[in-house]
Amino acid sequence: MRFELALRGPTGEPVDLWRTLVSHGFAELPPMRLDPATRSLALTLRVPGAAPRRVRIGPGRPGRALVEVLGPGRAGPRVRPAIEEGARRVLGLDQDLSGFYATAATDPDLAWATAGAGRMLASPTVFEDVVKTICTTNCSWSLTTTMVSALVAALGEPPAGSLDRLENAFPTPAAMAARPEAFYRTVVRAGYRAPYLRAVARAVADGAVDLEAWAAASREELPDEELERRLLALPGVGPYAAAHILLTLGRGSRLVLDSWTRPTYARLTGQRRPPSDAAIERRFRRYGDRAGLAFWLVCTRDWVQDP
DNA sequence: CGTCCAGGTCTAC
DNA sequence: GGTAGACCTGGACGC
Repeated sequence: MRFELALRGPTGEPVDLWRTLVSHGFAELPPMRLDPATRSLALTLRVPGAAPRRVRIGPGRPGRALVEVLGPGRAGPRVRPAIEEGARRVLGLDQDLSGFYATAATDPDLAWATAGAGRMLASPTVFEDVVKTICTTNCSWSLTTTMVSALVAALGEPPAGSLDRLENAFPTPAAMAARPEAFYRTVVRAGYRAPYLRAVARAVADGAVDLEAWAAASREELPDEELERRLLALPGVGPYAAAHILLTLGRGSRLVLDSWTRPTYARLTGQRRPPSDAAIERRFRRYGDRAGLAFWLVCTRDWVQDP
């Protein structure tokens, strides 16, 4: 089964597919896999009442993304809506960036972004983004890959027709909550993060926190400040992690200030002294509740050649 | 071998 | 409310 999605936002804004796929590093973490040659992304989406399916999202006809369901067997009637909803969420197609683009167009450092940048690749679930983000804290990217790969391979659910455990659908909160802390230390290699991962999984599995409802809520129902407060209440989630998760939720108000963005931004500004966090906040304040998005785009501009 | 540090966070002052 | 110190892991690097 295959179908196309219009690469347009709610007000007709253009969406740059490739820049969305490589908007941050998670496209390289299992079960996602990036294929630069075809500028496409493979991922695994769950289908209610059926096995997960492996899916590829890549370029379609001009202005469209092609979504292909891989693997054997015909895709039944349950599949198409689940896949379409998942693909739209992963690409952030329902986010309205028109207000952000209006400001960006007046900023020489960000006018380029109005061509379709600004959507952060999201995981199929908020839970997956939270777990992966915790796995990026205070460690090398290679260790992040180790931890996420182990989770997916050991606890994930295989998609139809795949024997590659790194293609497993990301583990459910229940699957993760069922494992003891020792599993997270010895198998996942999560170290001191082990109790955090288990506690987050447990809270979600128990229904104590409803991460997916946070993604569905509008900014009016659930303002960024309140959402940030709730994220910070999760074990293992601090200012960096909360800002990153907010970005993946299309809530770009908070700046992701970490050991990568700080020196990157300092290099781009070319100042003798690296700018303070407060100075960075000031420079992006004009973007209001998209300040964090603007900062991230400035830092990652050269990840893709400008069109 | 030891030290440092990666897309930090938590606890205890 | 602000700030040390501790914290798993595993590469990179210096000795």
